[in-house]
Amino acid sequence: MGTRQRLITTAAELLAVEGVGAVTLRGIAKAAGVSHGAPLRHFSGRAELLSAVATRGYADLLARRKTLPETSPRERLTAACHSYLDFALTNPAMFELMFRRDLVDPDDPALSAAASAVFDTFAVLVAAVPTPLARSGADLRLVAASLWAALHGLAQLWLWGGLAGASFAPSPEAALAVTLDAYLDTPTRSTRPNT
Amino acid sequence: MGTRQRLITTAAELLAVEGVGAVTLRGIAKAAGVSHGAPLRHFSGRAELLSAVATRGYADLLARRKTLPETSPRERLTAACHSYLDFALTNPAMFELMFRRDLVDPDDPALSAAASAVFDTFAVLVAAVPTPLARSGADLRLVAASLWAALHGLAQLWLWGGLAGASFAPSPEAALAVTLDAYLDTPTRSTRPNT
DNA sequence: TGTACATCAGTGAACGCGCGTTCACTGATGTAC
DNA sequence: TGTACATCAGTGAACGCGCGTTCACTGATGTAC
Repeated sequence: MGTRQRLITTAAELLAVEGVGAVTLRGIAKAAGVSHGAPLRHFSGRAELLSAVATRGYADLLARRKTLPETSPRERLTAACHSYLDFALTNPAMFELMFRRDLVDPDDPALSAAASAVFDTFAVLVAAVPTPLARSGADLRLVAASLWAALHGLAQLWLWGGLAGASFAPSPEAALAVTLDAYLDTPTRSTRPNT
Repeated sequence: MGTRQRLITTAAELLAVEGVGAVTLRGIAKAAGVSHGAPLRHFSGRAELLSAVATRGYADLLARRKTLPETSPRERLTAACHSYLDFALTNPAMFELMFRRDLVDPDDPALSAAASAVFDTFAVLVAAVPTPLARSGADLRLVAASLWAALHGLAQLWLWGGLAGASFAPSPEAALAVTLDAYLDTPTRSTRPNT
């Protein structure tokens, strides 16, 4: 594996272990066993390296879409929603980096493309499900954006630690179930009274 | 006004103008017209000062709840949701700071209390509305957490710039309308076909 | 009223740190003839 | 096959920067007697 790829991989590992604050050019170089000037042979600077790392994050997230169950559109969408939340919860630092415009080059074409691909495939999944919103004639892309935002907020707030209050400690899955009920509200509701 | 309060106010202004990256102890001190060591007479360090700033942010957000229309519970909740999104969109840097655990002392009691108060009052507003989820027996605090997350995600993704894709540029209000429809779905739907 | 003292907000020089980046260099590899 | 040269990844010392924090200090204010 070339140094460039190894730097990206090492950065992703360092990110997972030490958090967003640890992914500095020097830190990554050290973790990759290379002098601290070496990364600049492959990246124009920190933003470009971190953009490549974030791009890999979006690619990993997108890859999960390939493993969705080949059942009903509804089940595929539900699985994708769980997958999004699960990705954020198991890769918190990567998830944070992916949405930190100050650490990444927002104009990086590969990064933009990877992020768009994630949203686009999600929109396709949403469009295939006859949700109440869709039946009422709402713009399907708006529904997709709205549901994505709901998932995203769930992940963000959970990682932030804010969903759990005093004497109120829901699991993220419980909150997700309610969110899915709000959007998918169909005959087979999953909500149960006061659980 | 004492120096302590002036530092908090100045920091909030600096935050609004220059962004999260600019609120350093030295930067705040300079903006307040005071030597860069002076803030340490009033705060144990950067985290404590920024916690005080974020606490004020939550207080400002909470203050908006006092101005909700005295009409139906449903209209009050809708107004609160718009208010949350509007707060985030008009105070993006403050909004970011309020959810940046790395910049703030997560154990600051005043900060925690202010954040909890925001959620608690929101939960009360949600509990007063007979949403479909509530009628189906879902835990009301979970519904509140879920709806809050949806709003939060909308604000985050909009500020991030991700809701608008190529050839798809929804307004945040349009996305919020869809979100509210998902949760409040009642006789008076506001969704219109393909607008 | 006056004197001696304590308190404390604010000053400004200094310290140490890690950062991104620069730069002259080394040494291995590839290429032209 | 051999020689001369060009390319370029990687090195390591160095630079300049802004940061949080420390520290001895000044000077104003309040307090005890």
